[in-house]
Amino acid sequence: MAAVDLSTHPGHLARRLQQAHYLLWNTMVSEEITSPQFAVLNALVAEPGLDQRTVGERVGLDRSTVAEVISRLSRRGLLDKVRDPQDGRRFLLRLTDEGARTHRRLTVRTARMNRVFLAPLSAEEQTLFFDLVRRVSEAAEGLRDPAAPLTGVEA
Amino acid sequence: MAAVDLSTHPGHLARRLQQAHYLLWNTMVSEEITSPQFAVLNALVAEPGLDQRTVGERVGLDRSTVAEVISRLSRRGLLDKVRDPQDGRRFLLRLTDEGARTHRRLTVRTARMNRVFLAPLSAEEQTLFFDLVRRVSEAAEGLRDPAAPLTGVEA
DNA sequence: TGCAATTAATCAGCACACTGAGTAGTTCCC
DNA sequence: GGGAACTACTCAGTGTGCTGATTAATTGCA
Repeated sequence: MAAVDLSTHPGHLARRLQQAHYLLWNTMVSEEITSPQFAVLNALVAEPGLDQRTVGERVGLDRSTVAEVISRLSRRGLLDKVRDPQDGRRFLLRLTDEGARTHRRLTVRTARMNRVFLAPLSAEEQTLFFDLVRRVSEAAEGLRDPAAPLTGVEA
Repeated sequence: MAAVDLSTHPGHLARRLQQAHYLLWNTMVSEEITSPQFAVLNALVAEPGLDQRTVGERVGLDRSTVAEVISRLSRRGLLDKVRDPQDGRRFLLRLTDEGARTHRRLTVRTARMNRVFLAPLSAEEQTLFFDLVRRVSEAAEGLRDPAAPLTGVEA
């Protein structure tokens, strides 16, 4: 008797939005390469030679997840992992030719998919969509652990 | 040299948004019960006696995922699973008292969390946020497999 | 009646995603 | 130079989320 309307819950909507995107990605972009994998390839096109941790930072994946994604890409020969001679803890990552080719091919398709995904919105609404979603995400990320100057808030 | 700006990719933003939500949920709502688990509890508060498949439909989870979520909730004694005497394929699901109590408790907390999550937006922007996100998700879901009357579109 | 199609649930397999604990390098500072 | 603190990565464990194949029960039709 006290059930809630989940369509007024932004978190629920976020999950549904991501599901919808996953589906469209599979249909229009690739069944082999996932969206997070593409994000990693893209980060390495922008900055070849990054280490795992930094790649994760760039695309928003934690240490464990980024490790798995990278091991898959590496297994498929899309990137190379080399110990940093300067710092033996790090692995330096670099796309192979095949990896760069894959990134180029998918870039075209993702652009097409993004157009379809956002088609229900007008140009102004699309701008607004980005603005609103970005502001909400960034604010929530900012609540992480900012040395918590005001921990008494949650009372 | 042909890297893309992921912050203009709605799918990437959707993932980040969900991550941000996950984080806030863990902090402000519960470390035991996840957001999808709450969605299932909520569906059963609204309609006690649903079967697995229908619950999945209500909250947007596929058959496999809903089975796992339900088995966890059942293991923790939050819901009961009984064979439908009318149709031996189905399991009818019903919250236990403990499940109903948990749902009540979390309802208060999710409301509080939603306020914090959306705090960066004004009231009008919040309305707009829901509207835009919902329209995009629903349009993409509609692209699923609608007997595909115009399959030539993706040329 | 009796078999074919449908349907609810399960299972195996893969991928993302987070936490906490452990390992192996590096840095810093005495 | 040597130990403490820090840092990159790995590993184990849990949970969400999807697909394709299988199993079991029901339905529907010849």
